[in-house]
Amino acid sequence: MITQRPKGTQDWFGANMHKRTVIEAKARNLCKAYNIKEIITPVFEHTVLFQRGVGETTDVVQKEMYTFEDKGNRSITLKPEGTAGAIRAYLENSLYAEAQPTKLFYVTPAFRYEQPQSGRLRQHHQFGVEFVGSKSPLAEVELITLITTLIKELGLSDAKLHINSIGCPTCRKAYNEALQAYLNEHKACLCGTCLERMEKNPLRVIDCKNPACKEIVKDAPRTVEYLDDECREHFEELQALLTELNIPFEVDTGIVRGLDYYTKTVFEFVNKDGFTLCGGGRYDGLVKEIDGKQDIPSVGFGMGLERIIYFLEQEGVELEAEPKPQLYVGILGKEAKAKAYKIVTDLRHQGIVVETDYLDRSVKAQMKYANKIGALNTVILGADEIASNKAMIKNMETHEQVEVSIDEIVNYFGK
RNA sequence: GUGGGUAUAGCGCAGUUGGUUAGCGCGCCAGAUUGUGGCUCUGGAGGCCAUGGGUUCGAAUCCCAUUAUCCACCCCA
Repeated sequence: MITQRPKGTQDWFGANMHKRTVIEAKARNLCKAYNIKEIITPVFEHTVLFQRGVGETTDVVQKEMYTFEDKGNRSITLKPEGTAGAIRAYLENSLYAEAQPTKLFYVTPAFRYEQPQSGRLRQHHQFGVEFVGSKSPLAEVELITLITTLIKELGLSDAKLHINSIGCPTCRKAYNEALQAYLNEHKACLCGTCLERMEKNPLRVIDCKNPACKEIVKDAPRTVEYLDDECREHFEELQALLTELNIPFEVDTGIVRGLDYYTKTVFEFVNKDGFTLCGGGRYDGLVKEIDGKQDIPSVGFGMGLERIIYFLEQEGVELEAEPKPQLYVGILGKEAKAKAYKIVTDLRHQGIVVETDYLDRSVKAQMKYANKIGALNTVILGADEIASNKAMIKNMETHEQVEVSIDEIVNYFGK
């Protein structure tokens, strides 16, 4: 038990760790080009931030949060998503006082208590971007472009972009009334959760996967039919921009998303098997919800790293391999040990990736080890080599050996 | 929270209708002219058969429970 990790968690090491490193590197690199700055916020926040931000009626808040009381009797929650914390930090640190808009990205763990399955864990990791301070659909377009590019750079097959608009609180009110009226007529066929949702957050009923509910929902009114002028224009402009930029998309009026802060645009990237790689949307009301004063429009998305890795594996995509050690320095004999190790250190400090022996193994065992770790070259340093300042560097692939003066090993690697 | 599968060596798996010292492949360690890897050969280490009960002369094998894990649903990344 003591050697067993908690349910729904994962240890990162080896090949998997490397994949994550590559994915993160590509994401960071892209953000650099888009002038999006990194932000790291705490892993835990005051519970109320998520209750208010993510929304009391959401599944995430109602049943999936890791909430506990700390020794100072504060209610603390491990972040279930990245947006609320980033916006809290934006406000607390007065980032709105700097040049606007503010574009932030993060790579963060997120915690949700749910049943683990493939591509879903209790602690997962998200790469996300928050674009704060623009109400223009160009902000959506920028995020969508970034995601599309990242997916391509990772070598994943194209994911389909699904977009929808769920309107603002004003149009939502009209919509909710219409939806409730419709649902009331079909109350008898709805599942228990939907009957509950109907009262508190009717929009969520649209998302229900229960076959009976789905049948009802099929003919239910859609948010897009109830958008006010501003929201409709926004949605139309977004579609026009995407079209002009040749970014394929599909309007899917069934996307409503499970977090309460979304307004207007919501979007998902779905792969060919129907799995969501990444999702996000606009949240024009969140800043005000948290701050109480300022009203700052924003858009964001989150992308699950585990999920990306899962899809890479599903599609058999190989990311660039981890670099192999350039040189294995075999050490032979006690007298040579310190001097050889000094040479290893000097080479490392000159930028050569070097591995050596720490187990006093035989030359044969050392060569075997060098082969196993994929070292490109080997050199054995014993008393003779140290004394004569001459050693043989062996290319492990061609088996060729070249005599090199020890002082000049670094030159052998063109440094 | 609901439903299904699985649990035997580090990893991947066999294990006959219950029968004696539980096997195979890979990996690991060592040796095959003692200072040179890969291929081959030889040898070696490593298992309380998930845990706890039960049935039986006898259980990895049958039954029950527990735990873990995987998959699906819900929801999300």
